[in-house]
Amino acid sequence: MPELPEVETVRRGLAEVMEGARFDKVEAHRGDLRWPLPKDFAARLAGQTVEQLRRRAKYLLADLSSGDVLIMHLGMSGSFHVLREGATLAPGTYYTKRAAHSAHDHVQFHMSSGALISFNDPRRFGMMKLVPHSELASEPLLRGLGPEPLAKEFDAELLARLCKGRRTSLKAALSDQKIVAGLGNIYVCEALYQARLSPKRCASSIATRLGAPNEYARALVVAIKAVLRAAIRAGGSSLRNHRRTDGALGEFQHGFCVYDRAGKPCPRRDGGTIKRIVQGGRSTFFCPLCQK
DNA sequence: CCGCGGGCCTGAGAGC
DNA sequence: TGCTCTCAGGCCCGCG
Repeated sequence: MPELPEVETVRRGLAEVMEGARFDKVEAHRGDLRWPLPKDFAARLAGQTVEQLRRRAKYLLADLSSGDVLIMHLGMSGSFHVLREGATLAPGTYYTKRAAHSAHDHVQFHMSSGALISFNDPRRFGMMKLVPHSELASEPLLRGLGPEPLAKEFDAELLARLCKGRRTSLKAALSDQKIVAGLGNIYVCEALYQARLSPKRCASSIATRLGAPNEYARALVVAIKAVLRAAIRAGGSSLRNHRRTDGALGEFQHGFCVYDRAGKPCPRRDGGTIKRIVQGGRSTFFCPLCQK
């Protein structure tokens, strides 16, 4: 379940070995990811230098010296693993230049930094795509994404405006990448808990509060930023597939207040019990007592 | 334009 | 032990 904090954690790990490095060799063991890789995928990458590795929403964007941008998405089960040259594999063995790929390692980058980067994705909901930089602004995958929640411009006024007139639930609205980019099921649940807002509340209702304009929206913005920052600091949440690029687990799953905690007492010790409901076919976790 | 639900895909875990 | 079933939730697309 890679959401913004997991993707950001991966970005930081990959940037160390990709930025300023060249693709010496690219192997596509399986091209049928969410969408098929282009036929010339490996050839278009080979010899190119990665100038910068950025993140937009849950997408990783590698700016290449050729003028192309490599767009990558982890889908549901994707992860990147980095092996550095000289790294110890098993007792007595070392990674030199060619390490056999393991199950579901669909794409491998051999970088001039000496790193072998493997993209592993059992469910193949992930994707990779090459787009000329000049076409990035009109790229359908990125066009229409909402603001970055950690950007300064993401404030109560903006969130209130984006939710205005929305007849859907607050849970669905925050999960909508067109309203805020990068949140998923886990962090929407956690942020709503921190803001003491019910996931069932109508999205349009956060814009106004009698006598205190945008107070709900303000609390929500504060909560979203705080939860995301804490999760990034913890290296993301490891439930099934998320790993840092060095293979270590994230730690934020230990910090969940509501996610996957149905039946457990509310951490606020208000006597409430965390409840699980289904919204839009997805699980929502919240405390009915303190989230109104 | 908006909101909802189906589909893609595999592994983990539950239940018999 | 081993089979079958359900569920996980990223995103796109089509329908009303």
